[in-house]
Amino acid sequence: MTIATTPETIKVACSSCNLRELCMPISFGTDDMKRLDEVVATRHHVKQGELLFRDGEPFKSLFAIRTGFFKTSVSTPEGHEQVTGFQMAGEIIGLDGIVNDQHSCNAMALEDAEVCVMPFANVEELSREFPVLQRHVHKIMSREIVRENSMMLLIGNMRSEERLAAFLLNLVQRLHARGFSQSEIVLRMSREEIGSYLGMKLETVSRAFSKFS
Amino acid sequence: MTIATTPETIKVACSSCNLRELCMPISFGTDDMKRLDEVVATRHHVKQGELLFRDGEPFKSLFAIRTGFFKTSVSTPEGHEQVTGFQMAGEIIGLDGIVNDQHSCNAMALEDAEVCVMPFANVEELSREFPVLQRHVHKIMSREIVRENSMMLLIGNMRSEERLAAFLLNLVQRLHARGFSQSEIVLRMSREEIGSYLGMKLETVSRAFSKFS
DNA sequence: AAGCTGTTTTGATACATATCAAAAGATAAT
DNA sequence: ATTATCTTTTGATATGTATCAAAACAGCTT
Repeated sequence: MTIATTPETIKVACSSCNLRELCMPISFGTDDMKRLDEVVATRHHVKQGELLFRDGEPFKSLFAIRTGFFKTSVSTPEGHEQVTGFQMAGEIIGLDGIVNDQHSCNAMALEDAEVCVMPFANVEELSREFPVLQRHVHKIMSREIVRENSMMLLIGNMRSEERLAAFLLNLVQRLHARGFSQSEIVLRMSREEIGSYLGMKLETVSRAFSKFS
Repeated sequence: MTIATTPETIKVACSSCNLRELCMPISFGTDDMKRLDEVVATRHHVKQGELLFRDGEPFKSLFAIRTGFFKTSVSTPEGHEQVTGFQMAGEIIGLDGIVNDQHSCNAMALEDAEVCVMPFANVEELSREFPVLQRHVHKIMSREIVRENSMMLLIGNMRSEERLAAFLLNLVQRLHARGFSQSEIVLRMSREEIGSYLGMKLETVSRAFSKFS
């Protein structure tokens, strides 16, 4: 038996998603689990180089990354870009949009990607019903706050090589948690994007890489 | 008629707090308002230089600042401090503690201060009951994420004088929203703390100040 | 008021990273 | 294959900020 699907609007189940452990690490009974599937309305494909959302756009949904790799970034009025994060499978993006009902950064796919669209109204409604989901949402937001704290420490206090080392270490850990090799990693982002994330110029990133080998 | 109070454990009402507009800007009916008072269990005094909470401590409550001025900071293993924020009346601190049930930064009073203790269990329980409170909690967390995004932009892309200017501007705006003078502000933090926040050394902060006048 | 202690300012110099420039490598198109 | 385009590496130099040091200043204590 095969199931007919339309790729862009397929209704899929968290309960059978192999990323559940990362994305929604919640222990549910089977009944609860079915209700939980309601957080995800649809799935959405994003091609490499395309924006999932952009700064200023109305905020409607959070997105859970199923496959692919994203960067989020903000810009100065003069056009300088600051990458604020790199996100991979199982991670949630869009939290920045909640406070003003509009996104405050851009999210670009660094490779062909697929995301689960979670209308925030659904998230809030189900959070009221399931304390365990409520708690999970709070933790995801708190985790992002703590991550950004440590980024401030990184950019503000460390020298270029330390920043790159810390960045690579973090990347390896996250990739490893997803079953990728620990010894060899493929970087989806350019030297310039890494530099923007770490507060340094692309040449400095390149030099730091050279020193490591 | 006077009401007897013990300063450290006084039970007080958000509904009659003059900071409500900043801290809990929620429109309620009078019945809801009474229930909402339940988020705040007690008030707590913190003397200048004392820690409200420290890195590693178990997380139980969020704190709403009623009076006084705080700094939050994280540290490297080697002992380098990075100030992650300065907080004033009406602002909420402690959100970092949610993800691991323990605080991940230190919060120090830069002047004698008073905070409203909001046990997080209360916050979550009432959030389930009052969508408007739930929404508010989400916005507070999202606002912190957005603020830290812009701090990354600041530290990663701007030069020292621009950083200080942006910092002072932000401070003036927040103080003005609280009814303080726009033309003259008293800085509660040292050059070193400002420098730590902005990713620069105290001498550089001092030089930037000199250039402004 | 004098002395002590900690903070801020200012100066001289060192150093890390940015900037400018060009070569070397990739990737895609004709 | 060959050319064109973009990214990365490497080099030479410039610059902003850190570092080291000392003086000026402010707040306390006696």
